[in-house]
Amino acid sequence: MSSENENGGQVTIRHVAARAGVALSSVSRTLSGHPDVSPAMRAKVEEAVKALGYEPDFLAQSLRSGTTRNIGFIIRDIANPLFALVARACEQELRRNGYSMILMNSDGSVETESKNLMLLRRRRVDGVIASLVAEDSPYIKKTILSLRRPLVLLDRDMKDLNASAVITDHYTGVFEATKHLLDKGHRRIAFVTGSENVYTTRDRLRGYRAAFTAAGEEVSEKWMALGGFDPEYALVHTRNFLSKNPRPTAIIAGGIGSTAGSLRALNELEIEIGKDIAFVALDEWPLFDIFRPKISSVYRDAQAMGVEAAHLLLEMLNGKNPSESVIETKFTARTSSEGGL
Amino acid sequence: MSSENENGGQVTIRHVAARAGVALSSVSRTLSGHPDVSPAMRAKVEEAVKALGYEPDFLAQSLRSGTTRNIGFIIRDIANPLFALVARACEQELRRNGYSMILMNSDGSVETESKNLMLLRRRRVDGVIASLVAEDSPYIKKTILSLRRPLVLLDRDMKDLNASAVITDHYTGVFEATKHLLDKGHRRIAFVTGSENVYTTRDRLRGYRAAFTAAGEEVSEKWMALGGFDPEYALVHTRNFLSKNPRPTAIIAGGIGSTAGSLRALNELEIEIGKDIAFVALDEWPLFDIFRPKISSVYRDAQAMGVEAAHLLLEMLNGKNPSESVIETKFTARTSSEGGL
DNA sequence: GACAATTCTGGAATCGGTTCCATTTTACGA
DNA sequence: TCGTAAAATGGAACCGATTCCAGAATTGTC
Repeated sequence: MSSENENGGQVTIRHVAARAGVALSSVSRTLSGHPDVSPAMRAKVEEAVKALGYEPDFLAQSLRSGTTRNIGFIIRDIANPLFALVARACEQELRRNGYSMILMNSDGSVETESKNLMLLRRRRVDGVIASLVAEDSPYIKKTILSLRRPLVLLDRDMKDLNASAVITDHYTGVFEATKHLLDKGHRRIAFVTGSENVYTTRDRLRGYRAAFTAAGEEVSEKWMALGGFDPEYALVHTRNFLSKNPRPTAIIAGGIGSTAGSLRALNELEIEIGKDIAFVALDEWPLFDIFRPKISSVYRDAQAMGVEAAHLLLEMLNGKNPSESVIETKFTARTSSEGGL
Repeated sequence: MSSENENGGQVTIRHVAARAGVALSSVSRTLSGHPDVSPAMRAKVEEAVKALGYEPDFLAQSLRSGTTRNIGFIIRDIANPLFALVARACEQELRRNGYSMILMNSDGSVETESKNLMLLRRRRVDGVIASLVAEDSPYIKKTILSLRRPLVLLDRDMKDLNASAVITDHYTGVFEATKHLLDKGHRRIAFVTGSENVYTTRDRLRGYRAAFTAAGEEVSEKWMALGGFDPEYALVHTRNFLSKNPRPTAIIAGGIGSTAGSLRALNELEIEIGKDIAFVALDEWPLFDIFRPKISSVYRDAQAMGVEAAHLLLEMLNGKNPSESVIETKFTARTSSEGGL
């Protein structure tokens, strides 16, 4: 259990070799399961390992083998409940396969993200899983290319990167949600979410537009606020929409942060959700099904995203080519999308 | 930017030395800011570093220096919103100080936790921050002692471990919350939370009992369910309490998971919170202030916990002795603690 | 101009493993 | 019994850095 000898120093393979009275190369061979090891040797080495409580040093192994069994995981914000679920599932799956996860928050900043990537490269992680802040930063692109390690993107669509990706079929869910509102008679449906420099927004927007088109209605840019996933942005723009006359009869908030900000604005103005206005959230908070008002939402399985990301990365680490995995979305109408008309 | 040469191999200090036409020890000295370096040498080395895009390898530096600048972070579940906030703040603070965080979920299992600790030891992390599953496992205690690295405990009270700790003053908040309910006339106040093998529960229980005593009332074990922080446990036991006759007029749920489970039980049974029953949560979910019913709660600053944990660890890494940092709690009455009588 | 003190620099050892290569030992068939 | 192939083992190089030590170059002083 100890892995440290009585002098406080670390127990190394040399100590084991000395105690067993063999060469250290023999100890290494024995422990790494090399075939050319006699039973006598095995016995001697195992006795010494046990007696000294020897544990091989990951660091030294990594330096020699060139593989750290460390995976970098970069997201905007681990406190985002969706990302937290992704991270948990992903960490479990990686751990199960002998890898550890180095977690880094990018805080929504391209600069921090880029620094983090460079740090991960210096730390020689075997691979990276990332939810990038933006797809259109040439700087990030260059940094990523210099990684030269397997990469899995979360919900991003970037070519020439030789990366795998877990992408979400936002289109279907958002189409259904928008259609649901249009069917009820809503026409002024505000859409508050992050900017179009990420696939997430583009695919959601595609669903939103398609539903209008399918209903034979015009989409108006006027009711779109596509500027950021942070609650503050959604708060400000929801407030702004609600001060218009006529104001929107429904709001779709895209993403966890936007939902928080939008709900806060409605709360401030004491507009009752599901009665004075219809509301749909894209992505779910925990407890959505318990709290009142029950929030209508487009759901996706965050845990599956984490597991898939881990699998795609493990596949690449085993030499396979990059590939994509698609996560479904499902719209569920609850009480929050009632009223408003 | 690249750190790889045209052959795809890593650029090492040897390449730099060769290009600059100097010894590799001189390169090392130059880069590590050793005083005995001539301006001419500095210029040659810096040119070569720039030209080759050299970046020192963390792994090799770690092996040589014996310090990895990696910190292990072990919690039950990163998807717990409280832990997620702690983790985010902690990671930011560590990163700011040049450390990276290796995240591991213990999934509430002592065995997983212990395996994780052993893995962190093998990875030679410089320190560990942990929210242990239980305080009374001699096995964990032994594993921790064998770590021989600075350790910061989150909300745990364990002696003989030579660890720092961020502890929460649950007593005050829970006392206030319980007093609030007693003052309103509640006597059957159910308490659903994790088991007494963690400080968290013991300190909360102390506040709960003290409030009864202060009010001249008897505490009954009958209304306590102290068996686990998982939602499932709280669900089952809340259900059970509510099937009794007479049933509790108020419920205190301790912790994020317990709150989720308890709320789910109330939801199932269609008991209206804040009207049919009074409800108080210990620790907050995000959006507590927005959703209806507005949940009365005992709040603590999770971000501060993360920052404090990082600071305590950094202090120990700088050779200081272990110490403790206390986080306050504050009870806020909202609508959920109305009614029930 | 000579000598001592100081500043720089290069070589080698080291961190803790893995793996190649050469040598010794064993096993087996002729 | 001998020869050869296979199995087993030890020694040394290596992964990519840091640091000690010794020697070279420079500076300063008399």
